[in-house]
Amino acid sequence: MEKREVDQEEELAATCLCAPAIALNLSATFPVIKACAGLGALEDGRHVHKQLIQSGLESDVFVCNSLVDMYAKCGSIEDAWSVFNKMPSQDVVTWTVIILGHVKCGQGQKALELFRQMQQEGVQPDSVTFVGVLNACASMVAIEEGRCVHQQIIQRGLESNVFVASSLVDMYAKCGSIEEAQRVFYKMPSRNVVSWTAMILGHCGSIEDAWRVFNKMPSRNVVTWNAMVLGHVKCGQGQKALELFRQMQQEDVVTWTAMILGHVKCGEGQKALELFRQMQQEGVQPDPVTFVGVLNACASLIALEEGRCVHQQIVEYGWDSDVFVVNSLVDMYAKCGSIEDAWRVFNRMPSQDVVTWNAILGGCAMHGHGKEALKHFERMCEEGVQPDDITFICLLSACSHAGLVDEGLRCFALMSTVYGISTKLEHYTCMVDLLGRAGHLQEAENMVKAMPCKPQVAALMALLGACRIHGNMEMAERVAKQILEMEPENATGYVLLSNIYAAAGNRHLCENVERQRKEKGAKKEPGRTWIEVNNEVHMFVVEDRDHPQMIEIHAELQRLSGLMRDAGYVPCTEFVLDDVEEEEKLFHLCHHSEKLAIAFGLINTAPGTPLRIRKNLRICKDCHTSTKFISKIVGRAIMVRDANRFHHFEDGVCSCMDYW
DNA sequence: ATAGGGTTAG
Repeated sequence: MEKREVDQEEELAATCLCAPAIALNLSATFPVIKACAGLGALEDGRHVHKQLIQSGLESDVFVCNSLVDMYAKCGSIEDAWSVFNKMPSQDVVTWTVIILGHVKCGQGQKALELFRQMQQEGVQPDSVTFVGVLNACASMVAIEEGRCVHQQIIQRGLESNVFVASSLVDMYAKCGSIEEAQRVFYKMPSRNVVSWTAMILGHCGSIEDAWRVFNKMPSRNVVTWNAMVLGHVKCGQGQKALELFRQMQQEDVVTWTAMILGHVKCGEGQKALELFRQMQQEGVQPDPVTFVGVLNACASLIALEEGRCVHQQIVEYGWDSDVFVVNSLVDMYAKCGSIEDAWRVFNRMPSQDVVTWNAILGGCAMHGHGKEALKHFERMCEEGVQPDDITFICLLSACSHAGLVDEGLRCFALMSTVYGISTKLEHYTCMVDLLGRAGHLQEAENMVKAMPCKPQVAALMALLGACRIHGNMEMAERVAKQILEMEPENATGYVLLSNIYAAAGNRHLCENVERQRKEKGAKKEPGRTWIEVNNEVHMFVVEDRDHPQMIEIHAELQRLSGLMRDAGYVPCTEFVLDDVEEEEKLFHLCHHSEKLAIAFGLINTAPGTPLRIRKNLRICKDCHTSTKFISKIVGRAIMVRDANRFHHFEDGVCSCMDYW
C-alpha cells in the first residue's frame, strides 16, 4: 500500500474514533473499517465495531461482511467467526471473506472445507471465491483439489477471467505442473503482468527457462524483475542476483527486502545491515517484512545495540503489533543473550503463540540455559500453548548443550506419548548429539541405527564430532566412511577425521585424509566468529594472523590455556602433533576463530561485561572442533570440559565440577 | 480480489 493512502485512511479512522458521541452513518463507516483492515489495526477495528452496535447498524449485511473481512485481515479469525455466526444469513461475500481469512493465516485445509460447506448450503461461488480457493490449493501444494476446482471454473465459464486464470497459472506453477500452467496461460485471451509473473516463478527450478519466459514478456515491471532476482537467490546464485539487482532501473521495498533476506540466509548479516542502511538512504520505506529480515540479521550477528535501534524504528513506524515482527523481536533479544528484553517484549504481547515460546526456548538452548528451558516449557504447557516439533528440537538441543542427558531422554519419550508429536529425523539427530557429547557413544550409535530411515548427514556428523571429543578412533573411522560416501564434496567429514588422526599423533593417516579431501575438491570454508565489543561487531576468521592486537590476543590465549591446565583440565584430544615446530604450534593456537574472538573480548572489555559471541554455523563447518576448547560461554564465563569434569572460568577464577 | 519478500530449529 502506498504511504499516502495509509495516511488518509489513518486520518479517517482517527476522525471517527475521536467522535464517539456522533452517530455513525453507513457511507462513512465502510472506509473506516477498510482502513482498520488495511492497517491491521485490530483494537481500532473493535472500537468501530462497538460504535456500530451502539448506532444500531450492526445488522446490515454489508457492514457485517466488512467486519468479518476486517477481523480476518487483522488476524483475529475468532472475532470474524463470531460476526459470521450472528448473521441471520450469509451471502457469497461473507463466505468468500472468511475463506480468504483462513487462507491468509495458513489454514488452507479449513478454507477448502468451508468452500464445500458453502456450496452445500446453496451459496454459489464467484470468481473471487475461486481465487481464494486456488490460493489455498497452491499453499498446500494440493494439485488434485486444484484440478477439481479448475473443473468447476470451466463449468461456470470463468476460465477466461483474468484474475481466475492468473490464479490457476499460479496454482499449477506452485504445485510443480508447468505443463498445466502453460496450457491455461496460452489459452488466456489476454494476459497481464500477474499471469506472466506467475509463469516466471513457475520456472524457477531452471533459471534458463525463467529467462526465456522473461524475455518474451511484452512489458516488465518491478515485480517481474523481483521474481527474476528471487529466482537467482533461490537457485543459490547469490552473486547473479546481486548483479541483476544492481542493473534494475527502479527497486521497491520488496526487492530490497528480498536482497536483505537473501544475505541473511547466506550468513552475510553484516551485508544485510549495510543494504538496509542503503535502502533508507535512497528513501525506500521499510515495511514489516523488511524489519523481520533486519532483525534476523541482528540476531545472526549478536548485535544487541543494533537490534535495539531497529526496535526503536519499528515502534516509530508503528509495526510493533505485527505478529511476525514481534516474534522476530523476541527471537533477536533471546539470541543476543538479553533474555530480559525478550521477556519484556513477550509480556507486552496480547497473546503468545508457539513461535514466540519456541524463540524463547531456542534462545535458552543457544546460551546453554538448559534448566531454564525446561522450566519455561512447563509454563508454556500450563498456559495452554500446544508444543510442536520445533519446540522439542529447542528443548533437546538445550538439554544437549547443558549436558542434561536424563532430562533429554525424558523429553524425547514424552514428545510422542504425551504430546502426540511424531518423531522426525531432526529429533533423532538431536538425541545423537545429546548422547554423543555426553560420552555415551554406544547409545548414540544405537540411536543412529534405530532411526526409521536413512540418517541425516547431520546425525553422523554429530556422532563423528562426539568421537573426536571423546577420542574414539575406531568408531570415528566407521562413521566417517559413511559420511564420505554420502557427501564426498563436504569438507567437514575429512576435517573431523584428520583432526582425530592428528590428535592420536598419526601424521601419516592425517595427511592421507587431507589428500583425499583435496582430490574430491572439498573446500574448507573458513570458520568465522563475531563478537560485539563496545557496541561494535568484530569478525574473526580462522587462522587470522594479521589482526593489529594479535600479540595481546596470543598472550591472553596462552594465559587461558595455562589457567585451564593448572586447574586440572586434561585435553583428551589435541590437534597439535608432537613433532611440529614451535611456530606451527603458535599457528594451531590461533586456529579457531572462536578462541581469537574470546581472547579479544576478554582483553577489550571491563570485568563483568558479558561476551556476546556468535559463530557462523552455516559457513563454519568446524563447529564440532570448536566445542573441544569451549563448551559454552555464559555471560563472561567460559566452560570447557574434559573427559570427567566441567571447568568454569570467569575473569581468572576457576571452579571445577564433576559431571555425568 | 489475482503475482514478488515474512516469525521459531537443524
